[in-house]
Amino acid sequence: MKSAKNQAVAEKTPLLKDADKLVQQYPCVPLTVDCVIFGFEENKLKVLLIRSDLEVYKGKWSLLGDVVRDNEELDDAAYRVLQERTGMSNVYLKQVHTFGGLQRHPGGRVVTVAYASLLNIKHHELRITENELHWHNVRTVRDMAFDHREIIDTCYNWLQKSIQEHPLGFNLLPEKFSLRELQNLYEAILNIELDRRNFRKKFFSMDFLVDTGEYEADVKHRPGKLYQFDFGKYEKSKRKWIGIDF
Amino acid sequence: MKSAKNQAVAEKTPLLKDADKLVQQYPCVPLTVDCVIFGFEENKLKVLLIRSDLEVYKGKWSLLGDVVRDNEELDDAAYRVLQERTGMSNVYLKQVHTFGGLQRHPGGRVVTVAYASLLNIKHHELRITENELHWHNVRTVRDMAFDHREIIDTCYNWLQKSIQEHPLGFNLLPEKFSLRELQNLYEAILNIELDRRNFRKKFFSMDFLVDTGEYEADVKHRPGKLYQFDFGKYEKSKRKWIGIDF
DNA sequence: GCAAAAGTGTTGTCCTTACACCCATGC
DNA sequence: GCATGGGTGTAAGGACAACACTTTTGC
Repeated sequence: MKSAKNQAVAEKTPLLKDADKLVQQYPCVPLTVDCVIFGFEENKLKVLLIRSDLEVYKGKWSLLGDVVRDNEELDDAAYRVLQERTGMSNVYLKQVHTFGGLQRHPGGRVVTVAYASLLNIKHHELRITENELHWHNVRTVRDMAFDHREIIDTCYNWLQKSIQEHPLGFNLLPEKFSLRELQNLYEAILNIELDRRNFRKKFFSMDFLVDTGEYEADVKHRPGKLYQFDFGKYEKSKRKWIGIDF
Repeated sequence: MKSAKNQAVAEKTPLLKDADKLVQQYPCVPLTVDCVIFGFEENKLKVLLIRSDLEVYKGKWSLLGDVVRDNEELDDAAYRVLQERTGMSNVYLKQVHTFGGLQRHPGGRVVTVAYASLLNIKHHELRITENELHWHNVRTVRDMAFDHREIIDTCYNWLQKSIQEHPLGFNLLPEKFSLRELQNLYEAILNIELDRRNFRKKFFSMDFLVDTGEYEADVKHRPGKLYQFDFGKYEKSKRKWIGIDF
């Protein structure tokens, strides 16, 4: 079988003149994007979900997704879903993985490209009426439609890894935040406890936090200072990380 | 525009009974996989390419790819390409990124899922007649068809990162290798020079290298010891890496 | 003045880096 | 015996982990 194929290819294959015709012969699959929209609230990492509108998944929760349109870039499709669902642009968005399992959609094969996006919950007023759109605890939410639990897990793993290597977490916080909020965020995402003093030392030594001179309000204890992350300074001083470590 | 949509959705939408019909309405795109097959030879990181068989890309180099068939899992499609082109199974293979640019294929929109695979060049006897299949230097190869230069760059970045976190490099080496070969591999992939003594210390302290008792042959200097990587021991002692570092 | 969390420094350990000399083999 | 690369040890510096007390505010 294999040798027959080799023989065929070994003969001088003529070049294909008509790329269009070639592509028209290809099998086609429906393609969607799904956005795993992470948020942070009440010291918990949350994910934004709606009720599935498929009968077979009645009562199950679903990621925000849509078909990729003809003549639409993948990233653009994901940004469109975000815009339509949250009204937000300028959101951190990253392609994470593509899921193509044959049985993942009850209506036949549908391949989906999963994007993770991080947004500040405070900037987004939910319109609850739309399919019960609301925030769920990432680690505990069950009863998911499709393979969406697997997609969330993959994106959550990606997030855990990424916030240790890049300053992504700030996209989940208000523009001005206390160090306690920042630490709560890392503890929630990594699901570990961190030493407060060492955590502060670590972030101050990076030297990307700007003291705003402002303080927390409405807390019933000594208010903490509020900081901003200096993205500009970070971009300029990005260092290449070299360190074999496994 | 948006508010009109919101109104529509706000009304109690009935659940969709027929998932099949829904999916049949979706637009379809041709889907392919492309394999970025890395190898290591003459202390250079190589990538396996063929001549494109499209007239518009006459003389250009192309990744090994193929259409994803109906009823074929994405990973299976990538393994099939590997098997057909190199005769090898049991190869390291990983989905890296999906490319969906509207202009990436001259025959119309084609979305491709890029996989990186690592294989030991010595295990693979090239059949040169097939579209001039052969190895190219990763960093210097030009004249690529489609967006394949970009795909290679993305996979190369992925590889640089991954070999520092996981013991992937061993998939590019013979089963038994000297420490010099291992170091050459890391230097070639990371494009840096490493201190020989510290490199040895690092790997010995990990304690995953097994001394085979054998030595290099056919070298015109003192022969080095040959080692094997203990994948079993590594799997057992995988540690979770926690360390904020950006 | 009491509760609650903010803010701060030191010490020991480990990891990384930089660096120089002897050893085994082929020719 | 000489050229080539294999093999080893040590010391200094930097990062990280562990740990306790004082300060500020609300009540």
